[in-house]
Amino acid sequence: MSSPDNSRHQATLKDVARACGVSVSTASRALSGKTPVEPATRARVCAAAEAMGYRPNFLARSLKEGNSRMIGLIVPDITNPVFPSVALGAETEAVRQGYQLMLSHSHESSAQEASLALLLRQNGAAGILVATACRGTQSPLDWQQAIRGIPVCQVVRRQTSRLPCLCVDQEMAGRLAAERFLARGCRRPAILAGDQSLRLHRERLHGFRSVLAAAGLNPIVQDSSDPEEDGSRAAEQLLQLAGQTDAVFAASDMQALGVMRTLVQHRIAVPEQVAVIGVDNMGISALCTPAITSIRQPLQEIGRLACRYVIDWIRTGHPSDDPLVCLPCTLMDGETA
Amino acid sequence: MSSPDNSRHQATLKDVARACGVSVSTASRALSGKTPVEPATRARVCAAAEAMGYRPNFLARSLKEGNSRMIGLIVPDITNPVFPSVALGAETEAVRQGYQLMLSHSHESSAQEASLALLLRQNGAAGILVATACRGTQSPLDWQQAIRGIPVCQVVRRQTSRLPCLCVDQEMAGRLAAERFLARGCRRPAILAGDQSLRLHRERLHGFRSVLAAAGLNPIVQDSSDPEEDGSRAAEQLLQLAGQTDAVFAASDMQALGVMRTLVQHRIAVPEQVAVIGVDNMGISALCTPAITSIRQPLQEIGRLACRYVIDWIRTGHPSDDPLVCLPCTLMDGETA
DNA sequence: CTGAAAGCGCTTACAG
DNA sequence: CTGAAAGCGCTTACAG
Repeated sequence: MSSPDNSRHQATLKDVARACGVSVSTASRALSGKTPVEPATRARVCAAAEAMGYRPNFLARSLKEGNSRMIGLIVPDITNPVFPSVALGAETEAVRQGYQLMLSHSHESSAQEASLALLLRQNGAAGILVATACRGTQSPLDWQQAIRGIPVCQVVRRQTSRLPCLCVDQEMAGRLAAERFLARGCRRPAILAGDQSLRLHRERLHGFRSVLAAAGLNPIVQDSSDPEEDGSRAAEQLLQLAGQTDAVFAASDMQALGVMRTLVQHRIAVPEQVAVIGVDNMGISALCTPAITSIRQPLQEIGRLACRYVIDWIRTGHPSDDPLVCLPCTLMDGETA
Repeated sequence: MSSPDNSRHQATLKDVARACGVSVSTASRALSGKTPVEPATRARVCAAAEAMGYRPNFLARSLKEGNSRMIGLIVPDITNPVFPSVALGAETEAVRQGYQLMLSHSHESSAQEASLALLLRQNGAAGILVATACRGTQSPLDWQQAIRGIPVCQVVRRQTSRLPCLCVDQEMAGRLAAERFLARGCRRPAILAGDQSLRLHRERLHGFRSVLAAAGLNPIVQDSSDPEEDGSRAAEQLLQLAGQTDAVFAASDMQALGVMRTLVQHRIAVPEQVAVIGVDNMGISALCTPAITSIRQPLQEIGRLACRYVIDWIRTGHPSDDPLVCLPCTLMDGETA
């Protein structure tokens, strides 16, 4: 094997063809293998391509074929620990299928989300995964036609039922937490409600509430919608307004940490006096002391499946007949509930 | 303003030109504004483009102009909490400058890193940011020529001094931790050494050691290179092998949490008996109870500056004369040291 | 099995 | 100021 050419110039098909004394068409066919080519010619072309370090230009290929191998992923904020897992799952699946992932941040603004979707489309995205922004009035339905109907799949956050979505069964999350609290004998459970403009938090609350209702209980619902809310303020309010709270279901790991902090400061024993359950986004619940009992969400799996869903859609030209997939979550035992 | 065409078909320059009765060239010039065009014509073209929902095809533009507006970012693992911040900074800067970010995972394998770099190049990346993988024998220098000399900038991890890098001053991190320990009167400080195959951990250790040496002390250096290592095992070993340790500098937030867990289990008072300092990657040190005293790294800034560095390089055709930028870090006060 | 030609959508010298 | 033409790198009917 000869070492590839070192020049700055990227060899093109034309260069390879010329080096072998064949036409560009033949070189293309020899390399793609889609059309029969004289074996000897073929070997010659492949050897030359290798030697020259030839790499097909995907931009040109996409332009010609009218489809690219890029998937766009729009997240509100990759530092929100929910989304790295989704991105990892999506990117790994994309590469496995020969695609690339383009990452964009909406910064929780639906207006930016819309313009990013258009930008992704212009940059050749063949499909888009979106975790919708929670601020603003636009919906993916508003920009769907502007991106000329390329496949769109929602992930984690289900903003509209008119587009497919891969998400966590959040009612189940609420139920698991409530059931654990009931099993512990808690009688005054509270929930930090998160951002109720997001369906996932409404569903979680609904699941939580339904299990408690069946036991004749009504949860204390504490606002925790401020994105800066780390749970400590909410916990303070819970303690003031309803001193008898004996269980708190926090909306995230961050909020669970804040709740713990407040409880420790007030010298409230966890879980004896107040049990705590979080939703593990950072994979740290198990590392804390005490380890936080937590709902585990299959976020990487969501990214993987959503990416696969969109790629299948691209390939077949139509979406699968199962536009809504809710994956189950699990309760991870810890020391706080 | 008329509402854009709703059809699946994406309007091209040809469509716009035809609608206005001008040539494609004129339409192109009217829209780009680079060449003078009869004002009336120009207005007509712009209006038609707007009405038809025309969006230039960036793939075609890139192919023609020989340069794209895409930056590749290769990270070992986006769920490693160091990298979301870097990705956010890079992506935000990229979009601000009209670029898009392509995200790839090397899974800490330098071989995958190399093939991803080639893939990014094929997909049209005009520049690459890379946080190099810690496993394997390849270096960016090995694939730099295969990607035909498009700009490459290292971020966070400096694998080679022959490519530019934006990283944290890790010696400073080590010094800050050591100085704090000395100020507290610690006499037997230990450090969890992290993965010493990464230069950043060697530099951090060096800074830590140098300050202590000046005070006539020699740190206990505890291996913590296992990526699964959460710090608890390392802390156990420290307690067994060197019971007199009175301070631990952990290699990450995760390891700091593990150290805390072990110390709590052994009923060792923090910081009275053992002081602990972490390196904040997850933004959670402040939320823990007790709040962990931590080194804060300007990761988002690194992403932002690295992206700007590469874009400047793309635009000017040559790298800036300052190929190594080490940003200072800061000590965030907490309750553990 | 192979080559010349057309064309994906765009930009830009070149000639009016 | 405007248009016809060439060309970025590729693929694929079309005609041998």
